[in-house]
Amino acid sequence: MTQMDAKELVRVFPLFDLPLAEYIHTHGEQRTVESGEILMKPGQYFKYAMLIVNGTVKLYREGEDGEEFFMYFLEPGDACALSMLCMARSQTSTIMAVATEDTEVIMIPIQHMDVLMSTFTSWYHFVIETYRNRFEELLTVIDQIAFKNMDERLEWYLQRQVKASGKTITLTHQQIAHDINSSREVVSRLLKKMEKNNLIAMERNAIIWRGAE
Amino acid sequence: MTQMDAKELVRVFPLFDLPLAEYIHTHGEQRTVESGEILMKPGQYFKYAMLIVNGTVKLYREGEDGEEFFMYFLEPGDACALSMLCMARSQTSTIMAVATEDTEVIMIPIQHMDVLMSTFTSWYHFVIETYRNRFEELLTVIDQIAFKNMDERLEWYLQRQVKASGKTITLTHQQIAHDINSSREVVSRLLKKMEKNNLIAMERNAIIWRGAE
DNA sequence: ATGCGGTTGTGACAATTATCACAAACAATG
DNA sequence: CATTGTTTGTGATAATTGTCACAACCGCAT
Repeated sequence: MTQMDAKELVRVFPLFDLPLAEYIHTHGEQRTVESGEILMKPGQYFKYAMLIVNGTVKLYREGEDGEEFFMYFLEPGDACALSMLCMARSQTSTIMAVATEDTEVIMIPIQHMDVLMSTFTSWYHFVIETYRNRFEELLTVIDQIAFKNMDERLEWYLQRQVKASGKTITLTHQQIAHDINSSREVVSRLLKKMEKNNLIAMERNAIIWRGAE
Repeated sequence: MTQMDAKELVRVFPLFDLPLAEYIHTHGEQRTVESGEILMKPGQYFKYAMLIVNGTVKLYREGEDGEEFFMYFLEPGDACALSMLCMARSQTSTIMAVATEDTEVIMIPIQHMDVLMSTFTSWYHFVIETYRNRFEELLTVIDQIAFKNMDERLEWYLQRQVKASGKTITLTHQQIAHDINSSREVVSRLLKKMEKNNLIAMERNAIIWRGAE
């Protein structure tokens, strides 16, 4: 995709007004990230706020012993709340962000943050909205791992995949197990059950979601 | 405690400047909440942003079947990020907030939010900082329940109690089990182990933390 | 076709946590 | 001091999840 102009930005980010979009257009750097590429990984300083224009980014939490746990997707119109958080303190992150398809992002260098904040109330609203959404999403994640068993958690995980990338989920059982911090065998068995209940159909390297949503 | 003046407010909320403190002093309503009182419960609309001046507030997440899961404490100088989130949408909350000791709060009615935001950059910084802190805290909560076993989670839970209210933790095993979404017997057994390792001493209705922090 | 690497299926077993049942210890009260 | 309600201790057992071992299967390259 070619560089977006201000009008297109407003279409993707409805909370932006035109002056803000103009500012971001001139000072932000649009970049293409290939599927599989890592946008953010632990131990990295983060010098940009990141806006997703196109594509999908998967966000993981990293455990001390290298475990990973899938938190949520970023989609067009979203911003990486984490990138803003880390920036605020110029901290190293304990988060991994990976593009799951070819993805267009706009990167806004730290030094523009204060200007944006004090100049554009629309930017401020956007940031608040971003935090609010991510916060709520984290709460639902906590609900799941605190209150639910693996079968329900797996189902919820698949639903989110479907919402983000459609009814055909091209992941191996191993990858899924990894994402929900379980083991391949457990996932295989639970998927078998779901297949019996006609919730999904299984193929090699893929799962097809049957049913609503 | 008697109503705080602007200067005292700045002492408790270091990010405030004097004009902001004045504004909050005149438009906010200071209130005393007794230990055990519920500040926020599911299914309630929230008409105020809440600032903690004194005391401690415990925040729980509510599960669908009435389970509860302790998330974090709010302490003097903190604001309830949730109260702001819910307000933004005037949504009903799925959160419980309970005072664990006599607590002083300042309640700022919704209608002042926009004014505060557009008038005081210090308020804006405070809100961002509040979100950032709570966000990070939620991430560590996720780490615990995603990656750790009960023994480690219990230890972490106790450490947080200690940090919030001192080395003597006056809770029953039942209450602790409730907070970490486990069962009383499990907690009792794990506490026994910790006692053997001299990490804690046990009394009726209380646990005394031995060791750093 | 053969072999190889990665994926999936499955049984047996281990570890962790939850549940049940019941006893003992303790505090408060009359 | 006897009773009552709450708290804590503990064994037995169940349920859930994780681990190990190994077979079957699929696609691909040689």
